[in-house]
Amino acid sequence: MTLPAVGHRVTETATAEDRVGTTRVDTAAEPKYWHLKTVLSEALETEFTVGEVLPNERELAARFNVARATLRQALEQLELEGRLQRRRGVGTTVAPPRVGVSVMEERPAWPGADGEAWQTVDCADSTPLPAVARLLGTAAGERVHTVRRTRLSYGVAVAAESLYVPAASVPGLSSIAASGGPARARAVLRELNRLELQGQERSVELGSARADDARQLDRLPGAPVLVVTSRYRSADRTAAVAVATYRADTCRLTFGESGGLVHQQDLAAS
Amino acid sequence: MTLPAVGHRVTETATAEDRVGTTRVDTAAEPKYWHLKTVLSEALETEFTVGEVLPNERELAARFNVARATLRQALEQLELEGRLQRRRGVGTTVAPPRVGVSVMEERPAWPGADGEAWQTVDCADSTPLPAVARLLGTAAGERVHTVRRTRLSYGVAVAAESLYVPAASVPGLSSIAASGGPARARAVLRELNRLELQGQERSVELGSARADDARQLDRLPGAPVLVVTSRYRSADRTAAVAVATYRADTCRLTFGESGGLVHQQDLAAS
DNA sequence: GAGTGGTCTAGACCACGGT
DNA sequence: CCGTGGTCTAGACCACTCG
Repeated sequence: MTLPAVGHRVTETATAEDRVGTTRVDTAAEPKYWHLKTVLSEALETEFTVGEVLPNERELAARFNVARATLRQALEQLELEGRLQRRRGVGTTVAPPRVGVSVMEERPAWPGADGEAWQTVDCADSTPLPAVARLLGTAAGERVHTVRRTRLSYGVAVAAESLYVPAASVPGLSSIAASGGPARARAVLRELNRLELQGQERSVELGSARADDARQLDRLPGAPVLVVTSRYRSADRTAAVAVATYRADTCRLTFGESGGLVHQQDLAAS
Repeated sequence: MTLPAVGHRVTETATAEDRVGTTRVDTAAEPKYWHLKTVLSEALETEFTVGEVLPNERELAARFNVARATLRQALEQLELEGRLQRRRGVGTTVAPPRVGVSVMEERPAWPGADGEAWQTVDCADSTPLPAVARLLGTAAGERVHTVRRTRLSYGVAVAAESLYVPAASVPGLSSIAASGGPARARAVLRELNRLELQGQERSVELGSARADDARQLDRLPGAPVLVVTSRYRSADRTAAVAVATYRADTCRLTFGESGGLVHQQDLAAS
């Protein structure tokens, strides 16, 4: 089960290829890819450091005597768990531990309140999806202000958000300054912060990145994301709804006092 | 882009196969499986009802003129988004909307407090994983009480949890009643509830089900789960840590006042 | 036993990142 | 340009469920 080093070449200049080992994964009732994942997982902890690049897929597959598709199934799972990072044209690297991002502060607050973490991209009018319109209480097909924002963590984008604000929520908005750009986005947020915030509710679920979100997150379309839906209440109405998609591979969402909680990847153990 | 019905047989007794259509998915810059997913997604909303069983994979693949593996890639994504449910030996069915499960009540509370939703399975001594031990502040290798619980929603298991309680947190526990079963589990929870709860922190991340959790959730090992890690503080120490894995396909985790929030599957739109 | 989804293979070509 | 991961094919066999 452990990873015996390859017999030849055990000098101090052992390459990444050497350290992966060549343990066969036959003779197992469990699927090959599952066993393979376990073996690789242990190798990652023992023999590799964060950021290090693994041998390429064709080579790994040959080394473990499996088809490339089978190997990829194992890599996919490890990537889903945030242990690996794969980039086309570059290679597969060992991922750093997931970053904890706080998604629920002590006190409820309007988006854009403390100008923290989130970076406004732009603002446009759009007809929200029916599900969002239902939450907002607007008529189907009614256009609402839609502010796009990006959340950065240590310089990299970890989340993309669409904030939907019905015109009724921001009556003070000067319709003259309605150029579709970042200026209008700031105006909408400013008006929103004037309102009294009654409360907010959040939910988290698994989803896959839409094409535009994927681009913003530097991922391929369909990449797994954690979808955080927030509903902001004011004057007994829903004043705004935010749908934020967080990169599931790199993010750990924290609630309550954000503290150093367990990393999922440290919980590996079959 | 829409789904033209098959030319032949448009009687009122159209079968499921008919309603899937035969729209070709070539002539596309985007990947076939992505386009396929979109087409199927629309068909699910338009032509199918919850619980209905789809044509089998070989037939769908033939109908869309793609390899079965390609079709499966599309189905996989739809399942990840909670739109489909696949069971070996049975078939692929249209999944009901995700159920909202509350994972953070208004006021912090000890596990087992209101005997709600969670069902105690058993209790044993175990040496928690290093990451958990670090959170607990116990020595590596130290054995702690480990209560296994299951969360039911409408009769089906939606989450499996391991609650780790160091012996120091429950000094009043009579070591005589230390039979490894449910009785001890209840005793541990009872003692825990005697303590003053100072606060709790939670985090959510994506993971894949370990073999035992998968069994408890009626899923295959490796199935996507939302891992909720909770830390309970008392007397300026970490009194307990809970690691709960929720079925990502069927669950929507709610925070704050649990309300009818948006369903991710209603947010589909590329 | 028949039918389903799950696993696996051995190829091929494509899209992208860096050189 | 080359090497990488991403997509796709056309098969095969296995594990499971159910009648």
